[in-house]
Amino acid sequence: MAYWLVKSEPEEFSIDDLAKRPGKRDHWDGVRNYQARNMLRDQMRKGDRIFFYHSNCAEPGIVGIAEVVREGYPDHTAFDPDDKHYDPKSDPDDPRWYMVDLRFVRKLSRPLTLQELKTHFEGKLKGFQLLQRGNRLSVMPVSEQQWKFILSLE
DNA sequence: GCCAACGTTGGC
DNA sequence: GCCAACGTTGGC
Repeated sequence: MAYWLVKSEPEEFSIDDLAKRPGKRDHWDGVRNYQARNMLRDQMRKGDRIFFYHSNCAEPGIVGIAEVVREGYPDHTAFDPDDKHYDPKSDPDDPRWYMVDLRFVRKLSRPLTLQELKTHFEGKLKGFQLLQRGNRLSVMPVSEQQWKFILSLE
């Protein structure tokens, strides 16, 4: 089983929104970055665990845990001209963008803020992608050691 | 709202 | 294939 971190702006789609969906699951659409796309399409496996991160908000940080319930398949929002994430260059016969389905597992007992995580950048979280300068990827791998350490902070 | 960082686009 | 211009991300 692998571990991941995904970012979402809580104004757009928060951990609570996921928890409120039927079956507590939804598709993770709208990723329009090739590196992230490759991970969604090729690497994420059913059962993988995911840190749910709130970005671009008052208190950015990890707020909960989700799991992959469906592996990569074409992101249909790219085909819909009325959708915010429409991409005319994505051909239904050769889709450019992919998504997975996630299911809510639980919220953390308290948010682990970016600020707090940063205090471990020189220690246990050395090299953690989320903390690296200029990092903008909305999907990234988390090592087992990083996963366990972060959960131990909770 | 500002702005640094970075990915993408497109002219050449 | 280079690189300037532009758009987006996301912390602050």
